[in-house]
Amino acid sequence: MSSSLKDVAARAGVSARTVSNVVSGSARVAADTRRRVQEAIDELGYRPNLAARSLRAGRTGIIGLAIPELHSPYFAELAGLIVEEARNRAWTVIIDQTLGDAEAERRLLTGSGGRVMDGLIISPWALTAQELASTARSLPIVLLGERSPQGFADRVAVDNVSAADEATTHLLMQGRRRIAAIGLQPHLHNGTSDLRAEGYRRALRRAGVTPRPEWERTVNTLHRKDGALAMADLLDSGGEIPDAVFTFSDELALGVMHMAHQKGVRVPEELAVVGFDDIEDGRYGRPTLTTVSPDKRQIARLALQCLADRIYSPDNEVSPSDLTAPHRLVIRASTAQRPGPSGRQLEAVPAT
Amino acid sequence: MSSSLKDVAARAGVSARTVSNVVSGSARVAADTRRRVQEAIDELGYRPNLAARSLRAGRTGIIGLAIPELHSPYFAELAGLIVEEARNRAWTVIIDQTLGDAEAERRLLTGSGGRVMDGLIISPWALTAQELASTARSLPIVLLGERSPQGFADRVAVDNVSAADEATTHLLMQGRRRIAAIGLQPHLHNGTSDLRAEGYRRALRRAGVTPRPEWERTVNTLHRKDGALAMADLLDSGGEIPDAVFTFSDELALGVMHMAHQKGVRVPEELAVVGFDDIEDGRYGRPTLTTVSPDKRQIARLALQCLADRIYSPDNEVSPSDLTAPHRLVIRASTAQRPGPSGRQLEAVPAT
DNA sequence: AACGATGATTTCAACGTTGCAATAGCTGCG
DNA sequence: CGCAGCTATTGCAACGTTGAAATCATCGTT
Repeated sequence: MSSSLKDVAARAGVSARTVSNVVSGSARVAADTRRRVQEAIDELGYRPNLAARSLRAGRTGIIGLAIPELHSPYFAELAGLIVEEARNRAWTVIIDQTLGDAEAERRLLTGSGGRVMDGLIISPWALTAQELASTARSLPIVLLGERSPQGFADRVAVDNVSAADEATTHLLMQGRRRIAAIGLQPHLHNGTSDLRAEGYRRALRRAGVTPRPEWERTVNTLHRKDGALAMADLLDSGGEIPDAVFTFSDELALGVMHMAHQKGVRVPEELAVVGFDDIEDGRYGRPTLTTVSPDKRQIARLALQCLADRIYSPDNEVSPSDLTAPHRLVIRASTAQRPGPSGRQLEAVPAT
Repeated sequence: MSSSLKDVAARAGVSARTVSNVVSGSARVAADTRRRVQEAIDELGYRPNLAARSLRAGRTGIIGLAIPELHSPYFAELAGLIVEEARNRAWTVIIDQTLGDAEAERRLLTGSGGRVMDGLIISPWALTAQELASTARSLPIVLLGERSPQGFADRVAVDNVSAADEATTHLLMQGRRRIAAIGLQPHLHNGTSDLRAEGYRRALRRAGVTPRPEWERTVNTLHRKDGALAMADLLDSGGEIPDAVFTFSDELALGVMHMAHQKGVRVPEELAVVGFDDIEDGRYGRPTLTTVSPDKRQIARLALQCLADRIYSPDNEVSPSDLTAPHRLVIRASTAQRPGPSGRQLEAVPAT
């Protein structure tokens, strides 16, 4: 059915090894021979057998990408970029959806997956860094957005504390003082939301504003619906109403804006909103959404670079790197300057 | 580093072949031997090398799934089910996102992917069935939702014409007469939207309602935004305003409902809406969305069954099957009976 | 006791590729 | 002419697994 090196070799009148050299391009081959071999390859439609190659090389050229949710815009976008960058390295990506299920995350490492993947990029929800690292001693792993797992595995993330600080400070500089935070997730093990909450409080304190626990809202997931629910809850609570919200994801922010609209609260006039992730939907929302934009392409690049280092020089003793991808605050309509008393706008102290 | 059959064999004091028999469970092995071997396997943490197995068997145990968009809820949900069903067959799924790019679709078939995958499930946007089938003579392919590709490849889809007919008839039976259709996509090659439009017109004609071309709206993609735009356009066109809309996807429907709300049109009182796909968001929308619900699990099962048949009995001459997955109309709040004059409600003739 | 039948286990080879070492062909220099 | 120093090419072996066939052990039957 499909042809092998031997078939091509026979047709071109050379040895199989020479064909291999032409295909891999590594060794020197005379121009004339190369041409003849190439013709034979084209005529027979030869494609290297990856199984054989893997068997020989001990590598499969396949890496895994485990994300909690395929249908989350942030992860979908990131997955697309990782696939794209992987193609540049001639790697194939197997995408796996864990749905935050500890069992699914564990199975990825212990199951036969471990034999088919050269490495794994995982955004853990249910498992701690420790458990991940110990489960898969032999498999190179890169963690996405996991809280400092000192010494367990490589890690790529944005500086969540600073990013949250900048977002909050931006709101402060617009003259907002009653700033709520929506998106805490104390039940997850990856600690991302803790870091964002920390940055949020830091910015408030520096500006002389005392954080109010009742304005820090916990959510179950980061979806629109949770944002809408949290916002409704804030508005209906009967207490003082915030004039700004920092949400820990764009999806939450879109839910918040939707609910604000429902309840007749105008954004940004009465309520400024900042999101996190810079997803497509936010760019076209109404109003367009101010957000913390992690450099997703850079995240993808760094993660693959880490993986490549581990795979090609399996020096177990190299200490894990902890890489920080850049981010920037993208200011759009949802935090436009409000026309109120302008005297207080400059009081907020910018983040360092 | 990792142990092989030979290592296990040495430890258990048997031949490599016997270990292989224990692992595969195929041949008869004495209970005592099996126990000893199993112990050795556990102690060494042996895992079969898939590359070697593939090389020997000529199969990889990996199938491809090519969908246009990972971030579309319908495809994400379907992908999840396919992965789940594939696990039952001990298959691994590689998910690839084509973004409706002809080049990406073609590369999947001609590139090295063809060597690593045992089969491919693809939902084509850019390529025609002909081109797909001819590009990949040797690779078993199952098409999802492609218009009758008589004799080119296996195909799994719902009966789009009937489904659209039922959805439209449902609206007619609620007394609606001014029914628009949103979601035509004449630029795509898969013909799905043509079939739905056909069912829509068929239902109208049977009820004695003449289809109006100006109420058949073309969209660029099936996203919320396109639905919202199309709806705004309908409302602002200055002509008569529809009292119902049949949209070709739930996402479009959600966009339509959003825009209706914006413009002060009440759903379902002034405008009934039916979607297609039965995605999660629609079940929790406001109001909850009446929709055509394709049996996604059945689609996944059928697609995998087709693939299995082709892979395990590569009898090229077996004619391609054209399977229809069941669907049902799920009636929710977006098409609730309106309190208007009730005399006309029964005029509509139900679909056969 | 010899023999066939059955079951358990082993041996051998092959899948397609590439690292390594060896060989063949050529050029230029002493 | 002979030989070192190249380049281009080849042969061999091995990666880990499994199909096919061979061997060995055991038991029941004649």
